[in-house]
Amino acid sequence: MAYTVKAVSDLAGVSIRTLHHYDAIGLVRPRERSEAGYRLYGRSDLERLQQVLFFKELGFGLGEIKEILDRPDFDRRQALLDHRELLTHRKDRIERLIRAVDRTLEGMEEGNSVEERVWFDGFDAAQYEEEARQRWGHTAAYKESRERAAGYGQADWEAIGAEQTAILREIAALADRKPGDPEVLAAVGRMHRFINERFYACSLEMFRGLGDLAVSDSRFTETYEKLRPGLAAFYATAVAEYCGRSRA
Amino acid sequence: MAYTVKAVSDLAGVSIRTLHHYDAIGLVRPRERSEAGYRLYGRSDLERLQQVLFFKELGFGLGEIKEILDRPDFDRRQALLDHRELLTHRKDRIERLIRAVDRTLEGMEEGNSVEERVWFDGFDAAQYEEEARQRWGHTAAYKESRERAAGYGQADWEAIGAEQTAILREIAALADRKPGDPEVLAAVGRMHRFINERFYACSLEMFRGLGDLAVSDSRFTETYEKLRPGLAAFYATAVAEYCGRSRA
DNA sequence: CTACACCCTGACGTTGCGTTAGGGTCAAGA
DNA sequence: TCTTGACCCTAACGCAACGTCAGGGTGTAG
Repeated sequence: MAYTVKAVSDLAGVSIRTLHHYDAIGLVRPRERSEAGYRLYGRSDLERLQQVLFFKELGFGLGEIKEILDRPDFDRRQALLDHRELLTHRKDRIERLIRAVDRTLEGMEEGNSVEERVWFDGFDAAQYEEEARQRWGHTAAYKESRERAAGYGQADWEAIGAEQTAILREIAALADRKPGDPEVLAAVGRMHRFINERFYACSLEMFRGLGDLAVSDSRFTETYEKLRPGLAAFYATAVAEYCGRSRA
Repeated sequence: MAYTVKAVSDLAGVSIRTLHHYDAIGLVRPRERSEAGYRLYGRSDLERLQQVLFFKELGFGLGEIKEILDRPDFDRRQALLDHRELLTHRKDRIERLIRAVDRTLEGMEEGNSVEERVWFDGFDAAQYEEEARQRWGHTAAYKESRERAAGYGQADWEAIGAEQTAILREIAALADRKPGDPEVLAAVGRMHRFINERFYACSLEMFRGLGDLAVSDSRFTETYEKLRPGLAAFYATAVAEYCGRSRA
């Protein structure tokens, strides 16, 4: 009727140390101790442990689990709903990462070194500088960006639209700042992270030419209106613009 | 041309403390220090930081990243391939978790308390004890388990088949052990975790009646052959068998 | 000359245990 | 009865990847 740590460990598939830990923090305590001080778990302790493992499996922290189990008035439903959202986010993120890895691997298959392809894949500075010169014609890279963007659904695009608008307004508002202004750096950083998050796990553009960065007019918003359908290409182009201007 | 910690922090979207940390462990070091000891990062440092963030984004640890970046002979392709697999596993796991949460929430919608439904959903002891008595007729629960299992594809089933066979052999081999034998406990634990992993994020059955658990014959394998198509139901039933026998 | 924003180096806190270290306990076998 | 060997205990440091003070210097704009 009473289980030792080893038995519980085998049954539940958790380490003895873990049981010690749960005991120490008061999460799962053995019903009693033997004369020699051995932990003796009863069935209700095992059930509690199982509940703990359930919530842990769902990704809750031990502190939260304690809350959930100790306070019967806790809103479990809301907690689960919140958690579902969190899991969905994680899933989306992982899916993006997988796509990023795939693209990286594809680039390697094509015979280019990781250094040449990974960092610049889809955002190759030289390439986009050319395109900037040509006033963003319907190039291959433009198409590629569109294809990448094509994976998004209606709702995605609405959210992205809102986000980008906010960022662009911010940048436009900084049009008269000096090169290297902290706020400009921060805004460009945000834009870059936005690109990364939405279109690629990572890109190096952010660091290209930013040393001499200046925003001298608000061509961003014009550009934005023109290129709205090809959002990714626009951002890449905008970055190339920055780089080109800073070097000219 | 030289960036202070704040500028880099803004650009890259990482905290200053993080930069300190990367410096301390030698992952990203500033090109130089000012007279006053200020960290001054150059462009190549920023590129390195960006590479670090790329791999970090993919979930690599800082130690691994150091390996990757410092040793040019490192097999990046293999690392990426390995990582792709890891990400896929994570994704699958999260998808299972989401389904588990959904089932839990459904159970709550139906008016049952979390305690009543969550822990026993699909593996209700009382229910399965009944079924065990009826020699596993085509009950609702049986059907429900089949439906759950229906979500698996061909390859899944093959892997599951191999796994279950191994576990069943193990249990069969322990047919003459005494109640509470550690190896029996461990084997039952494995079986339970197998159920959890494949069919539900968690279930409590594992702990039901195990106190007096004994394996007295090898009816598992018979049962196995009979019920192969309804694997989940079989496991649930087998557990109920255990419980029923131990109480009879 | 004084704010005030920015920089530095410790150094402890966090989460969830893993991992020795040093030392009792208990049932079985010689 | 003594000795294995498998278990049990507590204490305490270690790890990842930083967050978060604490205490104190720097640099520049007004």
